[in-house]
Order: sequence, then structure tokens, then C-alpha cells
Amino acid sequence: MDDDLSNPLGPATIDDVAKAAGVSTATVSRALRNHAYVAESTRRKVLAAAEQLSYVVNSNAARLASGQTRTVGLLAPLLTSWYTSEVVAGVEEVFAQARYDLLIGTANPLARERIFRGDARFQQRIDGVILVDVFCSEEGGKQLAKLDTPAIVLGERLRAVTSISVDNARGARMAARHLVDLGHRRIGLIGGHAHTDVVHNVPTERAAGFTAALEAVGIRLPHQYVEDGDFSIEGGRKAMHALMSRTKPPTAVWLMSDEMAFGALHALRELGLVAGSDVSIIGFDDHPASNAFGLTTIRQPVRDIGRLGARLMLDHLDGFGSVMHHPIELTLIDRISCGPPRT
Amino acid sequence: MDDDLSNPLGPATIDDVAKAAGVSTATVSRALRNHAYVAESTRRKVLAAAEQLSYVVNSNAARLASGQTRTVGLLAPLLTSWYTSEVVAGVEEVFAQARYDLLIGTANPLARERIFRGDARFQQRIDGVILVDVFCSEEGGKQLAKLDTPAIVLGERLRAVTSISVDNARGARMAARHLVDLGHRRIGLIGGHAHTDVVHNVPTERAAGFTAALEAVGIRLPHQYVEDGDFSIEGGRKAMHALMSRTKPPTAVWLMSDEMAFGALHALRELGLVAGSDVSIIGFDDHPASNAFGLTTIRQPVRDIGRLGARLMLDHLDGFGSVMHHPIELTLIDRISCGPPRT
DNA sequence: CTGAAAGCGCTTACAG
DNA sequence: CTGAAAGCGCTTACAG
Repeated sequence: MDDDLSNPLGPATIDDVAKAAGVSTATVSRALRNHAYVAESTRRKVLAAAEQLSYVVNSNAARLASGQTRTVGLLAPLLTSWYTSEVVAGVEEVFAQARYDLLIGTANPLARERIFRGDARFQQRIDGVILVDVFCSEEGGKQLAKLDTPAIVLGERLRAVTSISVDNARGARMAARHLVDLGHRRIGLIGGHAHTDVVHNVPTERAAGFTAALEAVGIRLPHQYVEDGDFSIEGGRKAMHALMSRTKPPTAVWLMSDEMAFGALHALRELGLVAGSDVSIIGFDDHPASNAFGLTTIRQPVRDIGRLGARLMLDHLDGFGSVMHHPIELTLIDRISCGPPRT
Repeated sequence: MDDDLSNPLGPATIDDVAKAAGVSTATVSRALRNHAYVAESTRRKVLAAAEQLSYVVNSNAARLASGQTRTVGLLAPLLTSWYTSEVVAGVEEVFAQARYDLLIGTANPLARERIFRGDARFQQRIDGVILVDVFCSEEGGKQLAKLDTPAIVLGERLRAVTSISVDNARGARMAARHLVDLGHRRIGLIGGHAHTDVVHNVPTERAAGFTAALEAVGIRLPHQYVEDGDFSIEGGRKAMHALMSRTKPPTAVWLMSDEMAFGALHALRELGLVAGSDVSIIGFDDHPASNAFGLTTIRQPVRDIGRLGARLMLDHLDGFGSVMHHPIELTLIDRISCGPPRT
């Protein structure tokens, strides 16, 4: 007699459970998946037997037999960016609860191509795919929509495919107004092309929104006040240096990400200038380190975007043509990197 | 005639390929997996047929038949920490190349328990498991070693199980020496319990190493100069405030992570003190934002740790009892947050 | 509500 | 070097 429940012959199979419960494997299969049309008494017998044998369904067999993978793929160009890892955490949270697996991959150009073309390797292993920060643009969105595999895009709003993003124009407006309200008239903008050379919507929408908001109060955004910061810390630093080298530098700058704003803060320090009094800096994101550095910024709830994306995918997979469209909240977080212009 | 290669009857199976190549499915299976004992001419025929039909092996079927999952699980308590996401990126890079899947999960206490107990649900779906930053300590390590599933621990050095970590004592010594060499005698230490209440090795080793290095040059580290910063930004801030409220505050502080050091920098600013001249701050990690904030720190190559861990796992899985033990390099990165003590 | 049986698409001894 | 065949552990019409 062994106290150990583990079977020396390997884990229990559905046959073992069927035998123990005195029913067929078909019944076990139904009972375990909460199918209708299983007598309550039968279900209890099966559950007890399964419990007793520590039975766990072999997912490979289940997937092969059913044709469903119960896993969704997630692709992102840069797994280590704060935005991406935050989204992933949100997605993972929801999927874990739903007992779905998450298959994570780097969206290098090759993988990207494969996804867009509907490569069988992907289709066969996943029930759906979530693209984070891939910046497919409307064109890519159309291709995605044609796939057999449902796709969801996070971080960019596309017409052709289910996608979630903040209202970029609105965020831009909030940043512009904050600076204008403080009294700034010479205002700069640092955006970027992110991790790809593809033209994409996010920076475009933000730039347009920012320009429009300034124009609405009679302020022009000249070319010399716009720089590409590459959505990186170092890029932000260089771009800020470029702006500050103008004959009449801006007195305030909006950077489309907090990480770029960190670089801008660095540049200011190198120039012996202090943020908030000499030059105003406002970011976008509310990165976890932003508070420590007193960065004024527009917060976007990134983890919520991940959660929402995962739920939309689950709805898709369950056959609900979910039309849910939660508004994603944007909040101005006022810290110490902004102030009225030097007179 | 349709130009589209896709079959309306669904993707090609191994039978289709066998038929097209005029061989048995067994031969197709062998040829495609580069088995020995397949005639070169046969292999070519098979490859051509597979290519022609855009054949892709159904991994669920392969896994069911072979009993191998070709995926490894990765568990971490906090997917969003910089350390973890950096490790994950390194692991992913190596596995993608080896055509292994990565199944990512949050190591909440429940999952943790299941892993340690060898829950069948995990064992059956993965060939191996990598624990990142889980801080199992020697006790947990012993349990892991007993599992049928090979386990690798990253971020902590354990006797009982394959594990990778920097030399914590050495890193501590580097930090201590740097401060001592600058002339500091009143030196503080901020460590923490990380994301768990379990006592774990990393902070313990670092604290011991730091204390020893100071004692070696005749400096005592009193209790009042040691605080718990919880390995978080906010924790670092609070801990720093605590140290600075001492009657005779330390003139220099080592924080066991850059994120805590960000918080310390914040605290200093709140006190109207400037890092590097009023109080010296040194971190550990070299976080991507550290450069922008002038933080002097000890760099550890986190992505390399991920890569190395993945390779060790692959070796394990291939049956090589790899004894490879790359030294993990530690580098002092001197920026502007340290200087000689105020006189 | 339940069971017998086919089938999912591979891999792998075994025999030659 | 190659093939016939069993088997991996489920799910799912189909029939009752």
C-alpha cells in the first residue's frame, strides 16, 4: 500500500476515470467539461473518480481531437518596453482565469510577415492572435481582418480590425492645453517612429491633435519645434538637445512617451537647466518611474488595455461578436516638471 | 485552377505529403525531422512535396504521439518588473531559435505551490520549467530537484537545482569599496524582501557581502543604517527618508536595486538635498532609466542571464548534463550620484 | 441522458 | 534505409 496517489504507470487517463466511475469515456468527457445532458448523479460519480485519481485532461489530446488549441498568441516588437510588459500582464491575468494559454513571441519582421500572411504554423497552434504595439496601420489591419484566426490589435485604433487604444487626439489636446494654460506660447513636440520604419497611426494622430489644439488658441507649431525622439530614452535626450539649440528654443515641450521625457530631463540637466522653472516638460504614459522624477504626464491605464483586449478575444472565441467599446481613460498627472514660462 | 495553394479541405497532413512523395508517413516523419537513416534522394522528394503542399506539422498530434511538449513554462511573480521582462526577452530569443514554445505564467502563491508539488497539469504541458525571481530558497530548490520536470532557477543561486545568478557577495563588495574609496565611513544599506514574504537568499547574500566588505576596512554597519525598501520605487523612497531622519544620517547609501535607488533620489529631492554632493547613492542593476538620472550603479547583464538559462534548459532537454557555468559579469557604472562625503 | 466507435495527425517500435 | 501498424488520449457525431 502506497500513500502516494501518483501512479507508477504515469498519470491517469480518461479511461482510468471511466473505469473507476463505471461509465463510458464519452460520459467522462462530457461530465468534466460541464456539458448539458449529463445526469447530476453521473456527473458526481465522474467528478469523484477524477478527483480520486488526480486526473488531468491531456491538453494535447484534447486539442487534437477537438481542433481547438485553447491558446492565443501574443506578438510584440519589443517585449521589454514598459508598455508591452504592462499589456502582457493584463492579458495574462484574464487568460489565466479563463484557462487559456498565452504563447508569446517577438514580432520581428519575419514573424510579422507570417502573421499577416496567415502562416499555417501560427494558425494551427493558436485560436487567436493579439498584436501589441506592432503598428500595422490600416493596411495591415485589412490583412489581419482576412485571416481565419481572429486578431486583435492593442495600442493602435484600426478600422478594419478589433483594436484598442486611447484617444490619441484627446491625449494630445490635454497636453497642449496644460502647457497653454500655464502661459506657454513657444511649444515643442517630440514624437517618433517607434520600433519600426512603417508609418503608423499613433504618432500621427498625436501630432495632429497637438497641432490642432495649439492652432485653436492661435499658436503655430513650427517645423523647428518638432523632433523625432524614437520613443527611446536616448532618442528623447538627443531630440531635446536639438530643440534647445534653436535660436529661440521652446519654453515647453510635450514628449509622446515618458521614456523620451526621461531623456529630455537628462538633456536639461546636462544644459544646467531645471525642468519646471527653466523649461517645462510633459510626457505621456505615467511610467512607474515618472513619479520619482517629478514628471508631469498624461496617464493611460495600460494594464486595463491588456485586460480589455484579452476579454474581447475571449468573446470572439466564444462566438460573441462583442461590440463592447470601453472608453479608455486619460488623466493628467501634474507633478513638478511643468510651470509658467520664464519671463 | 486556383493559384492559391491553400487547400479548401484544410491544411495538408502528413498523409498528403506521403502520397505526393510516394513514400510512407513514417518516412515523411523521419525525413522532416532530419533523422538519420533516410536516403538523401528520399529526403529531397519528401521535402519537395512538403514544400509544395505548404505542409506544417500539427504540433498537437506530434506532442500527443511523442509525449514531448516542446514547450517550457516560465514563471515569475511579477511579469512587469524590469528584471523579469529582461530575462524573459533573453529566454524567448533562445527558445524561438530552437523552435520551442514559451508558456508564461504569473508565479502567484497558488501556481507556485503547484509547481513545487509537481502538479500534473504543468508536467503534462511542459518539458521543463524556468523560475525567474521566484526566490524559492534552498528548501524550495530541493523540492524542484525532485520533480520529473527539469527546473531551472534564475535570479538566485541554489545548491540543489540548476540556477543562475550573479555573484551577490561580489556585487556588494564592489558597491562597498566604491563608497569607501570615495572616503565615506557612515554608510547605509537598503535591501528588501521583494515580492514575497519568504526569506530568500539574494538580499541575504548581498547584505552579508556588504557588511563583510565594510568590516574588512574597519567600518561597522549599524542597525540604524539598514532599511527595507521592498525592492520597489516607493519603498526605496520611504527607506531613504527613514535613514535621513537618523540623528547622524549616513553620507552614502547602497540600494540593492536601481528602482529603489530612484525612490531614494526622489526622497533626496524632497529633502532639498542633491545626490552626489550632499549624499551619495549607488544602485544595483543598471536599469535603462538609470543613465538618464545619473545613477551610479553596478550593472548586471540580465538578458544574458535569460539567454544562458534558456540554453541550459535546452541542454537538459537534449540529455546533455550541461555543467556549463558562465561567470556572470558585474560592472561598476560610475555616473553622478556618488561623490566624496560633505565635510 | 449514455455508449460504441471512428477519427484527430502524428511517432515509433518492430520487422524487413 | 523503409513500411505496416499500433498507439498516443482525447472528442464527437451517431444511434439509442
